[in-house]
Amino acid sequence: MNTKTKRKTDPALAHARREQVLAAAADCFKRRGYHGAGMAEISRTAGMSAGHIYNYFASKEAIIESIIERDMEEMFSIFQEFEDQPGDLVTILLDGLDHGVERHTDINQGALDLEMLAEAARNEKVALLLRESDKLAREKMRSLLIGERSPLKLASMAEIDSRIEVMFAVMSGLLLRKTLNPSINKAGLLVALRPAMKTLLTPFESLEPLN
Amino acid sequence: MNTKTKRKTDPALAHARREQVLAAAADCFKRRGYHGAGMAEISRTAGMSAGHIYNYFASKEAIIESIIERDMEEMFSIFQEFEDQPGDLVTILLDGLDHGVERHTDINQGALDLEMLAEAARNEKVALLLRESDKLAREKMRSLLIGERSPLKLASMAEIDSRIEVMFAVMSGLLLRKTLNPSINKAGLLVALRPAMKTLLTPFESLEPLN
Amino acid sequence: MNTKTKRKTDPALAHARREQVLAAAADCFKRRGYHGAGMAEISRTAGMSAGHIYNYFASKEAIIESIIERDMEEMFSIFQEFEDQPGDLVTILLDGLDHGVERHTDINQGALDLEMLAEAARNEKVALLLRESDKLAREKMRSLLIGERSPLKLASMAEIDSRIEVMFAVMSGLLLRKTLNPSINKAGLLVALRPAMKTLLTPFESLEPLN
Amino acid sequence: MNTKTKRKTDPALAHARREQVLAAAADCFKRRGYHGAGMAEISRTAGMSAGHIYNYFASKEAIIESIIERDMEEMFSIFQEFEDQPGDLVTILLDGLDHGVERHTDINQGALDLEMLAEAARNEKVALLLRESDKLAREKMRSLLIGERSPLKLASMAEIDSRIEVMFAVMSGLLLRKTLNPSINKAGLLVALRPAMKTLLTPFESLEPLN
DNA sequence: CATGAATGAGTTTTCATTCAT
DNA sequence: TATGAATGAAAACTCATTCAT
Repeated sequence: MNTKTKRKTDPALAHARREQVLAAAADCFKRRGYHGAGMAEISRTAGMSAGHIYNYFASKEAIIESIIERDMEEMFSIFQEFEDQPGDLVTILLDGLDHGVERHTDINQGALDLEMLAEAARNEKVALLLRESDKLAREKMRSLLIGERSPLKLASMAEIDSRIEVMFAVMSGLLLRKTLNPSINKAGLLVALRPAMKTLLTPFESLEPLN
Repeated sequence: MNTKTKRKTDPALAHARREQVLAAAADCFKRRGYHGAGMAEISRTAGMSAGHIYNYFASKEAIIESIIERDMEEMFSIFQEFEDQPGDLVTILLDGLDHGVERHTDINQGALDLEMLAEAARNEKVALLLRESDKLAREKMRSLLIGERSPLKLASMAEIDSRIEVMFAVMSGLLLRKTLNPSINKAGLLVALRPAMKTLLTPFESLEPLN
Repeated sequence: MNTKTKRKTDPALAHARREQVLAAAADCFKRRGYHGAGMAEISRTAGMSAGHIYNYFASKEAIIESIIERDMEEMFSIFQEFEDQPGDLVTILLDGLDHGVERHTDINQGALDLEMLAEAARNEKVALLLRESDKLAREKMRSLLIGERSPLKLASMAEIDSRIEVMFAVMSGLLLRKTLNPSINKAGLLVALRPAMKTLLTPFESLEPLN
Repeated sequence: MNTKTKRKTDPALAHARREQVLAAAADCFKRRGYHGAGMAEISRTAGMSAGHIYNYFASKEAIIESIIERDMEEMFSIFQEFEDQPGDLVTILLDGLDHGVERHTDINQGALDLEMLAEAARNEKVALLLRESDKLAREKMRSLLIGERSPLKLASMAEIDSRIEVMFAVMSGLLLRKTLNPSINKAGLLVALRPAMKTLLTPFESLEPLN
């Protein structure tokens, strides 16, 4: 009746298994770190033998690379939402802060991001993937900030890029904050975060006649 | 009788040896990461045998813990300078940004900090030390911001803490920025960083009647 | 009723499948060695799944054993040709050298033979098969050399056996020569090989009054 | 009193340990083959931990390479003896046969040689070493056979090389004979081996007017 | 008959740590 | 104090073999 199932390699099963492994690995990396988590633990978490994982991933390295790629796609869809949303750009971005803070102060996700960043220092492939991802994110952001509806559309490109760097620094810095001060909370953060971001999204001149 | 001072344990020599190991280990951790750097490489860099290191440190873990403690002391002296400096607090802090950016975009130091943070996720002792260090830093900063010469002396404690969190987020976020975008430079960053920090160091109301 | 012959086990198909596997395995063993060739590669080469091979062979070991048995049969037919051929025995055998050299300097076949011999050192079953094969070959040769048309028919059995050992040593030694000196060629070899073989096929006395 | 012993790395100890490992590995390779022998077994045989072996050899491969190099040196000294010995060359070489047969029918050495040859088929480094060794052996032999005291000094180089190939084939073929027919003995072999070698060491013409 | 997903024991290799000297 | 030889418990990865379908 249904699709001629199960003859020859089933790509759906293979895909499901890959996801199973990625989820398990992400989980283990968060808890134990990339080097701390052994293939044995990952396979136990994924509910399959260690040997079998190698039918889906060439190496442990390939697993973390896949995780990064999955994260890149997630980030893309977030920027796409900003682009698609109608209305005042500053408002949209400031409203997006809630979600951004949520994402960046999630202790699990943060631990994983940190692992990937630390790994980048000694694994060139990981570094390249992360930098590529970051580059695309900056470009997305730039295209938003120089767009017609942006209050910064007249600013120089150098200034735009500087603003982006600082905005990205704040957001990614939140990852570390949650590790260094586990008691912070979203609401508290936003009190100062929103004004700071607003500053970064509007022209400076009026505020800084001296600088 | 004579100055044959080196009989039995010489505390000065012991201290020098410890420093030698710490410097070597920091160097190796920066280049190879905590797990990537082996005791063999550290001992080679320190110019002493691997076995001998264990006369000064109980374990590899103890070494990174000592490095963290050393970094804490360094951070302390920086805050002390802010406290001791006369004049307008905002100006002092904004002027300090140059040095802060330098410190946080140094790719070597950044790599080491990242290693320590990632290690914190799986090593409770490291986490505790880092959190202790961060707590002290926040307290130092808080005492600056509620002091007599601060424009924020009337703000609520919750607001002060929120500002501190965000300021710390930006600065520590710079560590990640250098990894993700190796081409950023200090001068470029300051264009947007100074206004953002200024916002975080002065009362919000006047700037944000709408929010 | 009709010729729907393929219900249940078809011995012809089974035999074809076995041959398919043996050919593929021989090919892989030549290229990668017995341990270097995995069941995965063999199954790919044979055009059937790895699991299915186990319907025809109990183990990887059983495969190499079958290959040896097949080689034994091939060797038999060669000796049979010598026996069946009319004319002077020495001439027949010396003329057979061309084919023998061809066979023993074929780099592929040589690699496979070497694999089997090396495997014999650690696998008793393989050793037994090879020795059995060799024993039969020596017997065949002996029956040729003591036959009516042989110039050695009057020699002692010990001498006959010694001659056979040395002749076999030369021929099997060629396997190694091709590995150790890939640039040798058939024509060059025969210059010295034919006289040596002739010595081994004719009475010694006249040549060696001293020994 | 004695040599300033034991300060810093002791090269004598290191050398002894290397020999220990080489002996143990050779032993294991003979019994189990290169792939059959694990580092665990080798280390047990050598009386040291598996990990420690890696202080002396970079890999299991490096061990077999060292064994080959040691064998090369042994072969050299044998040829050197031939060169240094005074008297009739043919007699010297034929007298050397006893020792050669001993060496090539030693079941242990034979197993090891076979392993190395089989490994050469899949390990380029091993193949290169063995070929280099063989090349040097052929050159040594050639220089003997074209020397003043050789009955072959007038033969063409092609013929000399052909004779060498066949002589080497016989001798190396003996390695296989012992594996295929464990009951052969030195004395029996020599009955036919000496005449065959004599043929290969003296001019052909007088013996073979027909060929 | 035929598949290939799945296993798990086995492999080589690394490395923090100990200890006799 | 100082060495580096030595250990052994991991680690990542491979592969012959099994079995549900």
